[in-house]
Order: sequence, then C-alpha cells, then structure tokens
Amino acid sequence: MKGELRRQQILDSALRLFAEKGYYETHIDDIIRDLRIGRGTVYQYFANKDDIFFQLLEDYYHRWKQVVAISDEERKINDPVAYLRMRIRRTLAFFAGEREFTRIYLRIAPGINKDIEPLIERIETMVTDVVRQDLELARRFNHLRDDIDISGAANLLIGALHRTAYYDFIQTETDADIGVTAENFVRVFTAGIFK
Amino acid sequence: MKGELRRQQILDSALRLFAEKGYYETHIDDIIRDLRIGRGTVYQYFANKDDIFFQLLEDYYHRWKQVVAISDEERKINDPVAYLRMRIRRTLAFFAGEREFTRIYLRIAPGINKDIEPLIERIETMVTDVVRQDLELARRFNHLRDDIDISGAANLLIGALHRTAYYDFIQTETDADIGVTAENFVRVFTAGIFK
Amino acid sequence: MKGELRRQQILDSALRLFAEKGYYETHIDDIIRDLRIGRGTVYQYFANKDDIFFQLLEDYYHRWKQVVAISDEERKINDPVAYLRMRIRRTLAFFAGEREFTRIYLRIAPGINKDIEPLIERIETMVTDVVRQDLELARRFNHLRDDIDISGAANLLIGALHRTAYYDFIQTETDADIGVTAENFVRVFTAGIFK
Amino acid sequence: MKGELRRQQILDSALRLFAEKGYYETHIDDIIRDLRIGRGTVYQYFANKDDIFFQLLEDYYHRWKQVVAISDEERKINDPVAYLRMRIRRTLAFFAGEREFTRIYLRIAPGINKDIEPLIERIETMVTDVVRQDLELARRFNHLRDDIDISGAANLLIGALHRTAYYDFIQTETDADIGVTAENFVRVFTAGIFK
DNA sequence: CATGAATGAGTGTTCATTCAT
DNA sequence: GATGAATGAACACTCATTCAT
Repeated sequence: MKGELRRQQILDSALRLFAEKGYYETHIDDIIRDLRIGRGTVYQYFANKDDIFFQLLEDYYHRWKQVVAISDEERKINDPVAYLRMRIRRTLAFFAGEREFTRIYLRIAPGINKDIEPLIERIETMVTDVVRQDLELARRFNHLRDDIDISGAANLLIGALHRTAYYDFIQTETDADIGVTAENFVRVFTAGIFK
Repeated sequence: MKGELRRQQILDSALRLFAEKGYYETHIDDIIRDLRIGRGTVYQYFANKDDIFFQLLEDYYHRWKQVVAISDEERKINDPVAYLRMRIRRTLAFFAGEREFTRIYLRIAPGINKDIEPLIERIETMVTDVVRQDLELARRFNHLRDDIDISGAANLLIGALHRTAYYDFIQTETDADIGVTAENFVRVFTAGIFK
Repeated sequence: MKGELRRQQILDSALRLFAEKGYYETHIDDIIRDLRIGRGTVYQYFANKDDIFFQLLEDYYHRWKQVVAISDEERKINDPVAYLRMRIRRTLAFFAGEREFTRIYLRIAPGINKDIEPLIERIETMVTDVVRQDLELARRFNHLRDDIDISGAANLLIGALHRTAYYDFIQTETDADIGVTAENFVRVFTAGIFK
Repeated sequence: MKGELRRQQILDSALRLFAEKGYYETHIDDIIRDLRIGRGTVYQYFANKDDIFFQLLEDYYHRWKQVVAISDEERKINDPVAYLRMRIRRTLAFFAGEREFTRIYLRIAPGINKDIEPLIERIETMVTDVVRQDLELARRFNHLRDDIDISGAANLLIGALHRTAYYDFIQTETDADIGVTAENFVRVFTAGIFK
C-alpha cells in the first residue's frame, strides 16, 4: 500500500518532467531530486527508465478508453453519429484536462526509440479502431456520405483532433474554451463526412 | 565545392539514420562509419549534432515551400479554393516523395529537446500560416462556410494532412495511390469547410 | 535453536550459490529469494556478505580437520607413511563428498579480495602443516628418501591432491572411482618420496 | 603504432592491479588514475573490463607456449623424459619471471565468473595436453612406469607444479632458488612416474 | 581539409546495508 | 525475530566534442 504511493509519486514526477523536458533530457537524477528520494528507490518500482515511460503511456491510454466509452445508458440512443460526436468532445476534454500526459502522447513519445515506438503505435492503432468502428456503424445506418473511405476518414479525424488539441490546449497558454473548440470541430466534420 | 559534396553526404547519411533510429539513438559514430570518413570531418561542416538536424529540417522546409508555391501562371486563376486544393495535393505528394524527411518531421523532431523544439515550432507556424492565408483569401472570396473559424480549420486541415500522410505513406509499406488519397482528402474538406 | 536453523539455511543456500556463481556474482538477493526470507533476516545472523563466506570456509576447514584426524586407535600403528596415505585417501573422499564446498575452496575463494585472502591462506597453511608434520615424522622413522625437502614435498603433494580432486570430482560430471583415484595417487607419491 | 603503445600501457597497468587487488576490486578508475589517461581511452582499446582480462590471459598463455616449446635442435635428442624435465624447469622459471601474470593465472582468474571461466578452463586444458603428450611419448619409449595413468599423472604434475610455483615464487617474498626448486621437483617426479 | 586518438562529464543501473515497523 | 522499503556510494560504460598532426 505504502509502496503503491511511492510508485505513484515517481510516476507523477516523471510525467511532469518528461512532458517538460522530453524523454532523453529527463534523467533519473531529476526525478529523485524532485522527490527527494534515493536513487535506488526508483528501481524498486520500475525495471528501468523505459519502464516508467511505458507505465505512463499505458495508464494514459486506459484512462482515455474509459473516458470515451459509451455507457449502457447512452447506447440506447443508438445513433452512431452521436457516439462519434460524444467521443470527439470527450477526447478533447480529456486532452485539455491532462495536458502533461497529452503532451507526452502527442509530442514526446512518437519517435523516441525502437523500444517505445511499438507501444505508441499499438495505442494509436487501438484509438483508430474505436473511431473506425463508429464510422462503420454510421455507414450501416446510412449516415455516412457514400464517397467516404472509412480508414482514411478515421485517420483524418484523429489527425485533426490531435493537432487541434495540441494547439488549442497544450501549446497555447491561454485557456481555449473547450466547448467552443469541440463544437467548431464537430461542425466541420459533420459537414465533411456525414450525410 | 568538393567540401559542399562532403557536407551533402553527411546530411544524406544523417537523414537516413535519424529517420530510422531517431535523434538520440543516432550517433556521430554511425554517420562516420556509414560514410567511412574521419570523426573530425563532421565537425568541419557542422557545429555539432544539433546543427546537422537543424540543416536537415531547414532544407526540408524550404523544399516544401517551393513545392507548394503557387506559380505566377497559376495565380492567374485567382481561385483560393483551387490554391488550397493544389497545396494539399502537392504536400501529400511531397510527403510521399520524401519519406525519410517526412518521418523526421512528423515523428522524430517533435519533442526532441529544448534546442530543436523552437525550430520545429517555427516551421509548423509558417506552414500553418500558408494555409491560413489561403483560407482568409477564400473567405474574402466568400467561398468559406460562414461558421468556420480560420485558425481552427487550418490546424484541423494540417493535422489531418499529416496523419494521412504518415499512415498512408510512411508507416505503411504498401504504396498507397497518392492521387486517390489526395482526392479523398480534398473531397472531405471541400464538403467540410467550403460553401 | 530455531535461529540456528535459519542460520544454517542461509549457509546452505549461500554455499550452493557461491559454488555455482562465484562470490561477486552471488547477491544477497539470490539467497533471500532462494529461501523466501526477508532481506534483513540475513543480517540478523551475519555481519555482512564476507561473514557468510568466512563461516562457510571455517566450517569446511573444521570438517576436514576431523576427517583427516588420526584416531587414538589408529595412532597405535605408529606408521607415519600409513598416516599420510590415510590422510590422502580421506581428503580425496572428503573432496568428493563435499563438491560444492570444495569448488569454493579450490576455485572461488583464492584471490577474491583482500579481506578473504588471509583466511584462505591461514587454512592453506594449516593444511600444509598437517602434511608437513607427517613428513617430518616419516623422516624421523627414516621412511623418507634423503633427497626430499619436506616443505617442498608438502606443497607438491597438496598441489597434486587439489588438482586431482578438482578434475576428477568437481569439474568432471562423470563420477570417478574415488578408491582408484586415491590408489593411483598414493602409488605415485609412495614411489616418489618414500624409501 | 602509437595506439598499440597505449593499449600495452593499459594492459600493463591492469596486469599489476588485477594481480594486486583481484578482478572485482580493480576498477577502470584505478587504471585511468594510474596511467593518467581519460576514462574513454580504455574503451577505445578494449570492449569492456572482461576484455582486458581476456587479453592478459591470452597473452600469458601464448608466452608460456613459446617458453616450453621444444626447439628443432632439442627435438633431436628424442628423449621425452628430457622434454618433460625441460618443460618443468622452464615453466617454473616462467612462473618465477612473470609473477604478476602467474598470480592472476593461479589465484585470480579461476572462479571469477561465468564469462571468464571458459577461457581459463580452455587454457588449463591446453596446458594439460602438452604434458599429456609428453607422457604418452614417454610411454611409447617405455620410460613410464607401467602402473601410471597418464591423465592422472598429468593433473598431478601440473597441480604440484602450480602450487610449488605459487608458494615458492609468488606468495613468498624471499627469492627461492629456481634451479634448486626445479631440481627438487623433477627429482620427486622422476622417481614417482618414470622407470 | 581530413583525421582519429584522447577526453571526461554524464548516464543508467546495481546491490550491500540499514532501520522503522 | 522477521521484514522489506529505502538508501546512495559506486561502477561500468557512452558519446559528443576537441585538437595535434
């Protein structure tokens, strides 16, 4: 139990530092100085530096998964277009609410190294799949424009979403209105891909 | 002049290595072993490792700039929507044609470190500005849907473009048909943001 | 008493691990994982890692001492040549019966470090003294060839004995016949040093 | 050429330090402080610490090989017993002349770790083979006592030789007379194994 | 211009030991 | 007695950079 606390402290500190300085420029030293703990303590909870990063990304992904999940209640609506809109709004809110994580996910993690790349690609694939499934459902309900390629649209949507989030919430200091950003975003896509 | 050749060889080698292994996992050693040149030679042409990366990015940006430039001939059409479509098509073709560079630009460079970050952000800003200007022109010509926020749309467009390029041309081994990809892309955006 | 058990368990585990992996490559961690005991428990019975090794060696030496001791009964024979032959046979049997200890004594312990070296040299001296005393007795009984230097012969005998034991019992997987090995050994030395 | 010098300096320093303090208690730091060279220099010539030790042992073995080789001139004598006597005398002289190496070979190297063990065993095997071949030749010439087991005798001889060398030349500070030691040694074995 | 031997500050990681519970 | 979380000195090894030739 107490150990779990320490583990979390290390993750919290690493999160902040990775987000701020990047993976390679964050050193174990920075973390232990930040937390005022012993060097070895870090290695009692994590196998190595990579491992800390992995945990951070995994946690982040699972949190996102929960956030965008359609509840049983909501599923009664049975409107895939509504689902996708909800997921977009929630994802944007999630990105805005977890800026450090998001900065890591969108900027730091891609292209770090051969060990971390597979994880980030696995996550990206899973995220894309969620969107793709919504789009496929929409097509079955005949809500999708006929000339839309689902995979292409999914990537397009996610790319747009990431960049929007990054520029509106992460890079910019000023707090953009999430609601407005989300509505603008949804509006364009509604017009672009739905009938 | 002969020196210029050497310089280019180093850039070429570094390009390939950075794209493949990332910035931090590529060592000066890899480059000199690749080119069979002396260790010091690299430092005759570049101040340090960062500098090589800078040059690579700068070159890349200027090349893109030229590729998407609207020629005087084309400018006679005076149709901003056509301009944007052309830029999208050309950018996708550019991304597809310079995969290593593109991989560096889209995956490796962001979030490397505090020294490289400003450059990548400067480039991103300039790219965004090009798109924004097109959109502003489109608005003046009343081709843009009224409810579109120009900055938001620019980010959205570029984000979508990047991801599309990355997944269709960089990550995937199979050669996607650039023309088809571009048309699909343009169609969605035409429907989404133009009147 | 229960504590004594624990102490012995630790020694047993350490014995096996030291013999297998050497002193430096055996970690306290290996021992506690092997015994499923707490980290601190080891330090309740031993001052430090060196101490465990010391105890192991001391125990081993005392065991050997008992094994090669000439009983009061045997002493009645009053034949130093017979004594030495008995000691050689018993030592070889001892080495064969305590392979892990023997491997530690012959291969692991020598040259470990400045702290352990004195102990191993003390033991070696005491072992040599036993042999030397036998030889001196033999000389008094005029059983020793006149041109034999006692100290030299003692070292020679022990060196030969150690190597024989190591190669026949420790390194080789196949079980050599101790009796035959001992007889071969004794025969050469009988011919070499006794009248 | 100049690099070769550095390499040798490092080997010389490492030799002395390994012999004095053992493998694990000798640190790269000790070597570079001793030679007043940079940390990285060591790694320009050796892959790692193990590698230095390997080179040292290999060099030593090859030197010994040369020392005990029977020259074409000597081979004309055609007396295997004389060969073996020469080898014993020369090996003892070699041990006495290369005390640091010998201390490493006899005390430090055995049982260091799983990486170094194979090398030391390979050398020991090759050394034993030389002796064994001499003994086999002696048997063909009918100079060997009939009840001698060649492998056993070879081990016995080498064990005795090692210990004699160690105690007379390495451990003892006082310079033993190599000639006398060798003659004593040869005499016992002549009586013990030859007809 | 080209070289490559030399450098050393900096990295992640290890592991024996301690001590509060 | 028993535990195991915490420690931090130590260590091997890395790698961008320099500079004499």
